[in-house]
Amino acid sequence: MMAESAEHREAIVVVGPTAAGKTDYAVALALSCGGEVVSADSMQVYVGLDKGTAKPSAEEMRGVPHHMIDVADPHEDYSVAQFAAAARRCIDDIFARGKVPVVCGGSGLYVNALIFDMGLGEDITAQRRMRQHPASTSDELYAELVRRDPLAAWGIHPNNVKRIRRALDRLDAAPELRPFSGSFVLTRQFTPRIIRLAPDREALYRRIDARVDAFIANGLVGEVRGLLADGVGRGTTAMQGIGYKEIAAYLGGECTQGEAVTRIKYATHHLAKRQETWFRRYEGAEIVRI
RNA sequence: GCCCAGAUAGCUCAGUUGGUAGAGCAACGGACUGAAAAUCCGUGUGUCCCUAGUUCGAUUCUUGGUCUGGGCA
Repeated sequence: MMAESAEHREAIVVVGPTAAGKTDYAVALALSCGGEVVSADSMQVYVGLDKGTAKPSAEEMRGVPHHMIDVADPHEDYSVAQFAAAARRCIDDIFARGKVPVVCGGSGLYVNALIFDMGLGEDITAQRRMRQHPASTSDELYAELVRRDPLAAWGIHPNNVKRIRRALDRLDAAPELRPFSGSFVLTRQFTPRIIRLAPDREALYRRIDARVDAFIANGLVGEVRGLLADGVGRGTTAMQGIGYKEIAAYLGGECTQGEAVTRIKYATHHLAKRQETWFRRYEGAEIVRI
């Protein structure tokens, strides 16, 4: 039992903004320490989202086993709870094999769900989440949340209708789950050694722009066309991914390809900024400037 | 060469009946607890083309330039 305490189970956690080079960095680390990569990326989980997510190829993996990639059907919305449950099983298996888990993540919430025990529970909700709150104004929705879960309302801006609805849906689906407070408990599964890649902002944007152009040159438009033809709706989480929603709009005749490409670049800049904001909060992280 | 129009934020533009200016996009900062590549909050960063006038005061009006469009030759 002692052997299972977190102190004896260290996992490396590589975080940073998109296009910073996390994949290469994590693979190199894994090769040097006998590790296996656990992706913490909300879009690489989907089968078929390859070109627009910079999903690592077999060559890029360099023989290192990768987990939590291609584990979800893009027709169905995945969730952080499903991710956390499955990823933790992967991490346990890696430890059982005597290897080191190298978590490699760009999705802040997904990383949080591993390094904190958030009390998410197993599986769940995608199908229970759907209750409608018909014809309510955002003010009415917010008032309802304040009444039913003041603590949750405390942390949600009244304009953030999507979050308000989600909080209400969660109350409807599983009111007994997880009190809001007390969920930032460091995980007992392992001790994280966090490495944060911190690229120069301007250089990062240049790299992002070049990478977006490369996505297009490598056939992103065709990939999106194929997904749409397969019945992956534009409202799905997968099709909300950067590069996917913009190309879908282009294919729908709503803008030119050039406009779509520009929007993808800007959206990716914004994403990188948000990721940096999120990961800057990880105190004690080893910062690698690149 | 002549005639028109324009010149204001990184970009596209609005505006000031004369009191040194504001939108969208970009950029920057932040939040984030079961959709998170989502969603939301906040910040204006400026020789108002130059010049000489009129004026207490000019980005605004007037003179003369420069540049950029468009038209006529």
